[in-house]
Amino acid sequence: MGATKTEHFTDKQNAMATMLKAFGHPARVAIMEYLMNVDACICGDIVNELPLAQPTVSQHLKELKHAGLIKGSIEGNAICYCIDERAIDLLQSYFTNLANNLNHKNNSCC
Amino acid sequence: MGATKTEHFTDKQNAMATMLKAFGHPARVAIMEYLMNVDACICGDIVNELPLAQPTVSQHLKELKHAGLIKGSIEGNAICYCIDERAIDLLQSYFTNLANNLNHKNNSCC
DNA sequence: TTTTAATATTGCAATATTACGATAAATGAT
DNA sequence: ATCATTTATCGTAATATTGCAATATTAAAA
Repeated sequence: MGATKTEHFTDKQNAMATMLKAFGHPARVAIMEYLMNVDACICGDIVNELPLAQPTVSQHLKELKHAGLIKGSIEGNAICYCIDERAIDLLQSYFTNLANNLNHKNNSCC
Repeated sequence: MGATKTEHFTDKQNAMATMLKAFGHPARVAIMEYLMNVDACICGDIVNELPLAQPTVSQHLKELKHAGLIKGSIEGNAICYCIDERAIDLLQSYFTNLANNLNHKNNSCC
């Protein structure tokens, strides 16, 4: 016991949870924001921006990539990471839908 | 070692991470979606909807409330939970900004 | 007041995450 | 080939999360 019961939820719910969980760490929020603000996006730069050791940053990048939030391509000696727009679009439309639905019904029960 | 280094990140980044982390679990995604779809929102209903025991659901509700994603009010013998629109608005505008910024620059480096 | 129903808390075992030092792998330069 | 640089992986300790049975709390109902 202690393992998340993913099998009981829909694929969409699990997919959304995976992305949000990956995004739900301050270091990874910072990485995503950094990737949004720069054009060049090499791991070394990110390590210098963050108060974390290189292996830790590498691991965070791995998780972001695994969740589909970023993509990377080999750029000679370095690796170029950048945000995967498709994931951001998914998140944006998810929360836009949520917000719109909440506006339509005035749930004043609380 | 092992504890998240929140002190090295901005308050905004930590706040965003807290909300996203709370949202980043399939059971809690399911709870949020359920709360969006119904008008009445009593804890007992949620327990019946989910494949989890009552204490587990209660704990998830507690986390969602702690992160500011839902709010609850005492309704006699039961407790009425519903989504806190302010949190959804924050999330929506965060990802809308992200998406818009990505569209403006065509980051074709990956 | 006792009973009933609903939600919360406690305690604990299983699992997952976080962080980093040490080390490996890969590429470019000499 | 050797070296320097950059990123990834391994191993491990500390911490956090997950889930549930058992129990406590709370408030309406009888």
